[in-house]
This record gives sequence, structure tokens and C-alpha cells, in this order.
Amino acid sequence: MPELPEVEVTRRGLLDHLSGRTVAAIALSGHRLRIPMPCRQLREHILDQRIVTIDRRAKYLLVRMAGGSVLVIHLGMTGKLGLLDGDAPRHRHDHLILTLDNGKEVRFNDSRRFGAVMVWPAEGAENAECTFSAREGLEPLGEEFTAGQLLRLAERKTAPVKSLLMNGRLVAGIGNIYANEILFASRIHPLTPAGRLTVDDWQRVAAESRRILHLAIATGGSTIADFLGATGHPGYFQLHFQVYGRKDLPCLLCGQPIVKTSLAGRATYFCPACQPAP
DNA sequence: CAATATACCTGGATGC
DNA sequence: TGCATCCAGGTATATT
Repeated sequence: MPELPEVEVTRRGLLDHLSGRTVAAIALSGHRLRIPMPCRQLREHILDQRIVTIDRRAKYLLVRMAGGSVLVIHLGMTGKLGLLDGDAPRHRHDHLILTLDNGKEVRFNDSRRFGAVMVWPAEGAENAECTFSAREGLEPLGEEFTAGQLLRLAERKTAPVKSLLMNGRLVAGIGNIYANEILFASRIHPLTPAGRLTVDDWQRVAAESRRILHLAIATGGSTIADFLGATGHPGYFQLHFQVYGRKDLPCLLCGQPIVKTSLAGRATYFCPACQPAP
């Protein structure tokens, strides 16, 4: 489920339930995710620590502890964080379970194990965060996400604009669903060489990115999953999809059938009339 | 440097 | 019902 909106919805859903709570126990499935579970660091730097707040950078959640250490969680392709009662039955693929001091549990469930869990110990956490953040691209909901910046990022680039939007080193948090939706709303063909977009094009991309991501957050993201258990509602943004998953269905603007193709191995949808070929 | 391929995994949908 | 195949919201690394 997780692109920027889903990660942000997860963050907001957990924030009030986690802040101020202490991690009273940690349990692991024993499986490795995309990277091995940092078992020892979890016990040394997260266990018995009080959670202060949760931030988000790109598609990563940063759970900040009172002592200064940070628990970093990436949901990968199938990761979900749920807040459940401690006596609720555990599930297959629950890979990390944090028991809180009020008996509730935060459970990270990830069937494909493309997610990641990292710990930045308090000593060096600032450096770790700087290094990490420097690798991640512009935040689409941040002030620096402007037509001018995007034009500069795309300068002389021949790669398709969709690839640029999905390149996390350049733009953070936009994955396959939202890249498709943003480009449709911007009336730009996904295969257009990024360097060929005008400042006017980038203006629309920046504005539509903000609009769509905000709307997706407000509607709870694009999932059918009950990923927040106790507090969580499913997402409803899929009801707003204009092109994603709509192969051969009529374009909601002009009626032409939506085309599905493959770009860098990812399903790519567009309206051949509203988004004319470059 | 740019674009593609592959690898990491499971599970649901589809087709025979 | 069983089995093979393809596909899926991500990212890092290898390879042309």
C-alpha cells in the first residue's frame, strides 16, 4: 500500500497512540526483511525508551525516542503497521511487535518482506539522519517542490518524466500509482523526456502533485487494507483514480480508452488523447 | 551517465 | 482441484 499518502496516513493514525508511551517489550519473527532486523540495536536503543513523536521523510517513518535514538521503518510494498490489543491473535508475517506500556501492540506485518527496519542510536543519530536525508529527493509537499527546482532537476535529462517522478533520489514519496495520476492530471504523457518539459508543464506537475497527494491523505490513502486496526479506516482514494488500473476503460475527461503500457517494468496508464505522445 | 534487468519475497488472480 | 504463470503500491545493485 505504501506511497507517500499511505505512509503519512499511517503516521497520523499512530501518532497520538504512540507519543508518550514506552516500549515495554519487543518481539521479532526471526525473518530478515530487505535488510536484516537490527535485533541487538532494537534491544539496546529502543526497548524501555519513551516515544516522543513520529515524523516522515520520503516513504520512511521516523519514530523518535526520548533518549534521542530513532526507529526507522519502511513499509516496502506490502508493509502495514497496526495498533492492536495485546491479546489479539498474531498473524503470519508479523515481523516486528512493539508492546507498549498500556498493553497495546504496534505490529509491522509485511508478507513480501520488502520493508526495512533500522535503528539510529542516540549517539550519531543526527549524522545518520543527515546522511539518510541527503540521499532522498525533494518532498512533494515541501516548500522547495517548485516548478523552478523541478526544471533544474530535469535539465538535459532524456529519461521519461514518469521515471523522474518515481526516482526517490530526486523526488521523494511518489510511487507508481501517484506518478500515473499526477501525469494524467497534468496532461503530460508519461514517456515525455523529462528535459523537454517547460516551466509551465512543471508548474502543473507541482500543483497537481500537491493537490493529489493532499487529497489522497485526506481520503485515507489508496488501500483496502485495515492497516490501522483499532483506529484505522480503509483508504478511499482508489475511488478517485482517473487512470491507474483503468486499462481500456473510457477516459473520464474525453471517453477515449485508457492505454496501459510498461515503463521500466512498471504498469503505466495514460489517456492517448488528453496526454498526447511527445 | 542512462536505461534496463535482476534480485529480494509472498499471495492473489488467471488460465489450462 | 491442481498446477503454471503473471502480476503487484519499492528499492538497491548489476549490467548492457
